[in-house]
Amino acid sequence: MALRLFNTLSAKVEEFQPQQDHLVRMYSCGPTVYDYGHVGNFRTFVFVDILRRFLQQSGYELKHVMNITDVDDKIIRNAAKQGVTVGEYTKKYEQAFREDMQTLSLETPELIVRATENIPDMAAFIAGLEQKGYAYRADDGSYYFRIAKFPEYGKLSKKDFAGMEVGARVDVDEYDKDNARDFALWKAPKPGEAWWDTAIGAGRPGWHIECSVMARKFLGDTLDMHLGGEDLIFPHHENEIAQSEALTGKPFARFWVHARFLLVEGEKMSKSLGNFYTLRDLVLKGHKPSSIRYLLASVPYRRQLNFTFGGLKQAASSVERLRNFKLRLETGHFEPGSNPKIAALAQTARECFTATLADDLNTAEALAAVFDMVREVNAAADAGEVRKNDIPPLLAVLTQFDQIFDVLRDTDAPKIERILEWAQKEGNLDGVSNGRADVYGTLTSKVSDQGVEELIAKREAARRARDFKASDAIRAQLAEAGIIVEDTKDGVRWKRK
RNA sequence: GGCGCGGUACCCAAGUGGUAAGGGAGAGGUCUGCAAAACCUUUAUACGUGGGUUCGAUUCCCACCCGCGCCUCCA
Repeated sequence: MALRLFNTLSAKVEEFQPQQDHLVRMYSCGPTVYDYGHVGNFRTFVFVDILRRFLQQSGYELKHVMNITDVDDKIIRNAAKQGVTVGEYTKKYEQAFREDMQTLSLETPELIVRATENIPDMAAFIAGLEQKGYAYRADDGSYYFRIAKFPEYGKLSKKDFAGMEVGARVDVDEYDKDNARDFALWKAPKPGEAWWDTAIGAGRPGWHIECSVMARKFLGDTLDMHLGGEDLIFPHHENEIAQSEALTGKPFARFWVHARFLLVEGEKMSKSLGNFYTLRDLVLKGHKPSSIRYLLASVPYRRQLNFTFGGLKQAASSVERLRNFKLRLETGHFEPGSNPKIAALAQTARECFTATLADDLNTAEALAAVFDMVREVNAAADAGEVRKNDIPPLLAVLTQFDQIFDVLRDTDAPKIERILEWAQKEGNLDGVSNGRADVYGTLTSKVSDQGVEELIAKREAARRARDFKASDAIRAQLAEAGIIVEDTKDGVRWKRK
């Protein structure tokens, strides 16, 4: 089924087809590594991840490039404040970002590229623009893009700059720009700032040039899709289009897809409102990475997602329900044979799941398709209508689901542990809420699977002897270690909290 | 001010010109030694407010109210 996506450029939902058979060349704007990533950042990255995974599930091969912006005003300022070089400063946050990607089970793009490692290419790109008259050099050695020469400027963000008069609104400190809207391609060095010596002179790149240059270098003149958060539409992506199309004369990207901003507790996330959370903050408050990923993925990317702590708890319950269902299929006892009714349920779920995702990545409806199956199969299993041969197709649906959502495999514990270690090292445990105790409880238990099995065997013996006092004591002991014991009609099963 | 998006039950959140998915939570029940898990039943005379179009609107149009985004580097 063909994927339909909302293309910001056309402002319509369009059917996506790559230029070349089954290869998708995509570029997504990665982080500026000046601090730890926050939930808002990750809403966008989770969207990109879901899209990546669905494309792959649909049979496409990906060549996905993501940039790391490792030089900009904020980085230069913060590095200077700490008295370290830009490289030293960004290394730490790039590493942190990569760890955060793992925490959220985000797939690694085929290529991650750093701005600072492609400076000569940027200089050459700017020189090319200057040659064609799209760029000019200011007195101080900075380069600007001449917007007046690119009539299509504004086509992505739907802004009309036609009435803008050249020089009309130039600020006094921007005297060397021809037009106030002209944006910097290259910034001349300032005292104490990082700079590079290049063919077009000394300085550092402007914000937009890195993406135009690296996208072209690694993916070619025309991308299949270019992704990012909605705030990047203007000016970032608009400027990328101007730079790239001015130079190559070809469309820069066929699809522009943007994720909507989220709200936190119903309000815009901001430090002043006190609702600003990094991924690490949330984990330290006792929320599992799988809950966070689920919540971020469960609302379609073009909807304003209201990220709340209540929602996080709900997400945890939803994930738990799915994991329980999987456990039931894997550990339950079913009579031999097969039931066509169950096969039909699996088939319907499979088809709906794909169809809803293909419809502009409607993750909410895709989840509904899976939950419909869960409910109906659970009911059928209770009625003894599920047979052994029905299990593989049902598990196949869950596999298909998890290829996209990736929350069924329980990998939370080691991730939480890593963040706790980091927090202890950084002395960041102050202000961590009660959730911490739970997290610690789970992690410090460290009971081996074998140890659990032994205790459960002991408990079973006690239960058979109808010594419920003893068996309940063992269950409580396990619970303290973060192990949940469940007595099903098919026998005992256990899981880690 | 300009442009754009949204307001659906206790919470999160789909969707449709013909009378409302899914998840969570709550209540009652089944199962269980007890729990847990699971299942069943139940919880929106109605989709921000007021008009209009229509045989019929939550779904289309207009106005208003509220929230959100972009309009100089915030995903």
